[in-house]
This record gives sequence, C-alpha cells and structure tokens, in this order.
Amino acid sequence: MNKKKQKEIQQKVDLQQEEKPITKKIKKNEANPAEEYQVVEQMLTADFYKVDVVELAQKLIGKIIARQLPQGEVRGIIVETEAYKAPEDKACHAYNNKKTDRTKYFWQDGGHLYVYSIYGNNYCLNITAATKDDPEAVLIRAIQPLSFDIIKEIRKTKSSKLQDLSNGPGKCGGCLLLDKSHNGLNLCDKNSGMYLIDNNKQYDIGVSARINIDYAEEWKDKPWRFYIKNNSFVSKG
DNA sequence: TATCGGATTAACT
DNA sequence: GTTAATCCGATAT
Repeated sequence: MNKKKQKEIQQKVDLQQEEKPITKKIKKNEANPAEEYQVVEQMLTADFYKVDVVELAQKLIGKIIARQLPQGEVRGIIVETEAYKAPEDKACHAYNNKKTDRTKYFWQDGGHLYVYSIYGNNYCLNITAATKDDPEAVLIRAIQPLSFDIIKEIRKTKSSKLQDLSNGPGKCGGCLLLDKSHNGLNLCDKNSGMYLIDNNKQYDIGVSARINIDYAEEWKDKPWRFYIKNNSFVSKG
C-alpha cells in the first residue's frame, strides 16, 4: 500500500471519529463517512403511521426512505420533518377541512403520499398520519443520501456540496423523482415501488418552529419541526 | 457565507 | 391575475 493511499484512509478515519457534520471536505464520488445507520431490512407497516401527526413526524426521523427506479434503488435517511395538522392548523393546506383536487390526498389512512408542487419546478413529499378521517401529514424537509451515485445522476445541481443534493423539501422530491402522479401512493404496499425501512440507530433530535409559514398566525410558532442535531443535511431554513 | 432576484406552473380567487 | 410549506445561480463580503 502506498503512502498516498494510507493518508486517504487515515483522513476518512479521522472524519468518522470527529463525528462532525459533513462538510465540503468530502470530494466528488467519495464515500460519505457519516453513512452510519443500523438498518433492519424491515419495511415499516401500516400501524407505524396510525398515530398523531406530531408523533409521526418525530418517529420518521432517522428512518430510511427508499424508492425503486430503473437506475436502481434510491435511499436516504430522513433527517428533517414538519407536522401539518388540519383542520385546526392554519399552516396546513387542508386547514378548516378545505378539500380540493390538490388537498384531497390528506384524507387517506396513514402511510400514503401527498405530493404538491410549488414555485413551478418543485415537488414536496408528505406522508399522511393517523386515519383517513384525520387530514394530517408530515412534510419531509431533508434527507441524507445513501445512494449518492444515483442521486447525483438524478439531481442536476451544479453545486459541489453534497448537502445541496437534498437539504430542502423540493430537493427531496427531486432525489426521489416524485411528481403529482405519486399522490395517493401507499408506502405499505410492496408493489408501489416506494417504502420506508426501520433504523435502530438512536439520534439526538432537535425541535423548532416550522419554516416559512409566517401566514399561519398563532400556529406558526408550534414546535412541530424535528431534525437530527448536527447533521449537515438539515436545511437551515 | 450571506443576500438577492429570476425561474416557472398548478392552484386558487 | 396572484400566490406559493422553494431552488438555483450570481454577486458581494
């Protein structure tokens, strides 16, 4: 083994030991040293989602979202979520039980998708909670990519920072190649091509108010945003 | 690293 | 016609 190679390996070990957030130190096509997780190759089933949306938003942190694509399977750790709870929550698209062609997907049992488009190009992913009578869903705001090669291929960002691949809700939709057609998809259906996987690793979870909902009056300060502390893939806002 | 403006379109009024 | 649970590239610091 030559010296250069040894040095590279030592650098990787250093990064792992520091447990620092991932920075732009990481070069293109290099493995992600924070790729630490304890996957139980077990698809999460319906009961997991049949809880109040705020509880589900917390439970989803650290779980792995996966979608099968022609290029292979895309995977990422969910590192940031927000809960939206109609009918009372003024920040929720389904506030006051407002049911339209867009928002009707809130009225599904837990574990289904609500995908909405915003500002033109961007598709944001929500996972419904509780039962079909409860219009509530969790917005996935950021993931930590595990399938870097596929995600780099899918996302057309020129940024050299790995974080820019997935540190925002629209970017997550981009990583998973989602659009309106995925509305109503059942994450508990093996044939849907998309599912969640359990993860036994424990994370230090932070809580804050939700982002960019200034219009929501008294609801804008609810502590319904959850994220993994010191994880650089969390969107800063 | 922070701020700024353009992009771009479905949904709603 | 206006808005939006945003993103991206450009520019300045």
